[in-house]
Amino acid sequence: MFADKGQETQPDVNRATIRDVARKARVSHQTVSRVINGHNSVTPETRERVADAIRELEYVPSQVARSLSSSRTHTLGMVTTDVSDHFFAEAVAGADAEARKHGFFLIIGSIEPGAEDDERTYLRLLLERRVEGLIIAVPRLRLADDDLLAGAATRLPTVVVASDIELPGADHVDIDNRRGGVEATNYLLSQGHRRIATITGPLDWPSARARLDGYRDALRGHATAEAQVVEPSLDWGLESGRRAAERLLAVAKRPSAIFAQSDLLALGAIAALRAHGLRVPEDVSIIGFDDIPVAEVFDPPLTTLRQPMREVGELAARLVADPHTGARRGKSTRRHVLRAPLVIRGSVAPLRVKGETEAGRSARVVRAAKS
Amino acid sequence: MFADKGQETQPDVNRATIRDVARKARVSHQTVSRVINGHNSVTPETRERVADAIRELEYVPSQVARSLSSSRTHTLGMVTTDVSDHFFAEAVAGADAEARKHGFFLIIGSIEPGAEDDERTYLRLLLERRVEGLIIAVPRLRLADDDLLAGAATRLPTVVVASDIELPGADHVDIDNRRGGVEATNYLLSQGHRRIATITGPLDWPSARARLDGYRDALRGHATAEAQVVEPSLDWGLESGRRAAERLLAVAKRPSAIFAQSDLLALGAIAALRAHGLRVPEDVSIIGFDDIPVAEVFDPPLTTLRQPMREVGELAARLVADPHTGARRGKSTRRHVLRAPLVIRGSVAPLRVKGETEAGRSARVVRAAKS
DNA sequence: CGGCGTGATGTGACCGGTAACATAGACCAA
DNA sequence: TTGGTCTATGTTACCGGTCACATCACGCCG
Repeated sequence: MFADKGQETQPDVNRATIRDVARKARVSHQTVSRVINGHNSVTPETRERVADAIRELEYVPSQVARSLSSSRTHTLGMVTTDVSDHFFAEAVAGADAEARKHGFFLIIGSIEPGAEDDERTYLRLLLERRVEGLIIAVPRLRLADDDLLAGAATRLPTVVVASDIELPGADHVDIDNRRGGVEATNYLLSQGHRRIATITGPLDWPSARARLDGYRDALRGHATAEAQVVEPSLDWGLESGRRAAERLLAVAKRPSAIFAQSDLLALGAIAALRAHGLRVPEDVSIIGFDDIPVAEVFDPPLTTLRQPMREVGELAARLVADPHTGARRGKSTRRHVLRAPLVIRGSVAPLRVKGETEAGRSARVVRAAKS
Repeated sequence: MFADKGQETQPDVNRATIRDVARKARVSHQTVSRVINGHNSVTPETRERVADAIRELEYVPSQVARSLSSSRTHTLGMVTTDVSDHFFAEAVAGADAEARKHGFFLIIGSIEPGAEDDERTYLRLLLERRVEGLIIAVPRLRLADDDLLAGAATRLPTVVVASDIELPGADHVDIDNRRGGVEATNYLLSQGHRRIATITGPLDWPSARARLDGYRDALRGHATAEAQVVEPSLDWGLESGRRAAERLLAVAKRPSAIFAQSDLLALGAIAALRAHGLRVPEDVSIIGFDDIPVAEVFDPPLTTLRQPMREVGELAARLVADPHTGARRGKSTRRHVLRAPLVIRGSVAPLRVKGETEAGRSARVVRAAKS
């Protein structure tokens, strides 16, 4: 169509090949290959001549050709939700760093909420690129009964992150969400709260269900405690938190403490509470989940459970990249569960008993922080 | 060494090839190729037979072989700083989505602050993988005078993001940081502030320098205004903001307003001011830069300039992927500059004149918000 | 009824590396 | 001197696709 069409469809034209280098250095292409790969049985003089030719021709070896002939791509694939979500971005960063340490390159299929691309499309793209391992970090997995994924898991080391799908041959890495839910709720209970609400994440996420289970478990032990579950409509975000808090306030009995299942839900809830003239933590205590960077500088500093997503990503990559300690194809599924430690800051206060003095209250805070 | 060594180093063994499929379907490999690529001149019956064979063998075509023979990889490469930084994560997400729309797969070299991998290593990896276009989103570019990058830019469509390095043949996409600096400062001036400090980002980032230039430009127009520049030691983060504010407070004349060059710097500064018993915005006004998600729910809601990083990423990918509108190799450099619009919230108040009534103050706020 | 265009399919080369094996000196020991 | 071993290098096939071209059957037209 256009004169330069050829340029468009054939980028990187006249890239030198290994044979071009060989001709220039007056050796065989095999000798060039040996120089590139640091083989020992090459004379210093030839090595030098070849190196010169490589430099002059700006030769860059083709990983494509190399992969085809050696059937090694040194590539791991990760299917994940949107990288602009801090949570998954951390996991990606961790996995990437760890993969590089093991000599692998990580390529990512990032699925955006509204996009037409689905998990399956990306999985296929990764398999076509002959990745040597797979990290599946998609919580709401439409892939659950997919034969493509099942087949991949039997051929390649595969790790499933933050999801409870059953995948024979794959390892699992996850946060201990249930325990996190228990600890968050127990902490509120330890501060004297009895009327405790929770704002869950979307319940089609396994993590949201597990945290809810933990919340219920903890409350079950306290006969006097009252549960109240609010489920946000869409996501884990600020707006959902705000709306959930609004719904909570519409109820007659206001809780004295709220367990928000993500920091953003917590922050949104705090904004809504403030809009209604309520103070945090004086009137309502709030605990979050995640420990996002701003949690610490928020006013009040957010008490929360830290999710070590970076470590999750690192562990997943390590399991995939290192077959000795890692996922052995066809072997039984192993579960690796990382704890989300409690980070005590300022958004949870002891339940204020009518008439109690400030002094007594402060003393209790100190005690709690030590526990 | 081990009995299963072969398995380890040769993953994805016995993957069916196009010839296996051909044999099973009793056709030539070429016919299979035609079926895969949706060529028209194939009988429905043969097509069916081939499709069956593909299914039975779980055949997945090798993009590696395809790339080698067609010299097309359908891959774009992006070199960027850490994806766990929200700012760049947004750009990556935008670039990824846009690349996919154009039929490209985006692979990312994400450079972490402390890692031993540098830009050059990643650039080389991308070139070895024969990417068909490059997005360079590394602000502090050690690559500035790199022959590898220069050579790449002449061969491939290349776009430089958020950096001012000169790269013949490459397009540039950036935020209009200088203008942003001017607008932030002008807004503070319009609210009556005259003693205005700025907390800059690291000055080896071009964006930090440009915002500082804008700040100075704006102040130059006001004879009565006083500038005060504080440079944080390390990064754009919370802790730097906190420390910068501390240094600012150590100075005799306290500014009435602060232009923090990132939202995190602003949030850190607010935390420090609070720790000194100062209220925001009553005692000190603060304006940020970025518009990170939490800016809106912060108390006070942060007035800031919104950086459209997603759009930056999209535009960069479009320029690289679409050679008609995009970066034409060897042609002159074009600069695409996106504006960072002012988002007025609650962290900036009009300068409180001694004795002024609350009523008068509110009236001024309304007026300002309309401008 | 012979030639020809067209659709369906097959054949062999090629992309740019690696792997396996071949070969040619050099050195050394018997 | 001869044969064996080692080192440096070359030769050829192959990885799994695509591409260009060949072939063949069939229908149509003059």
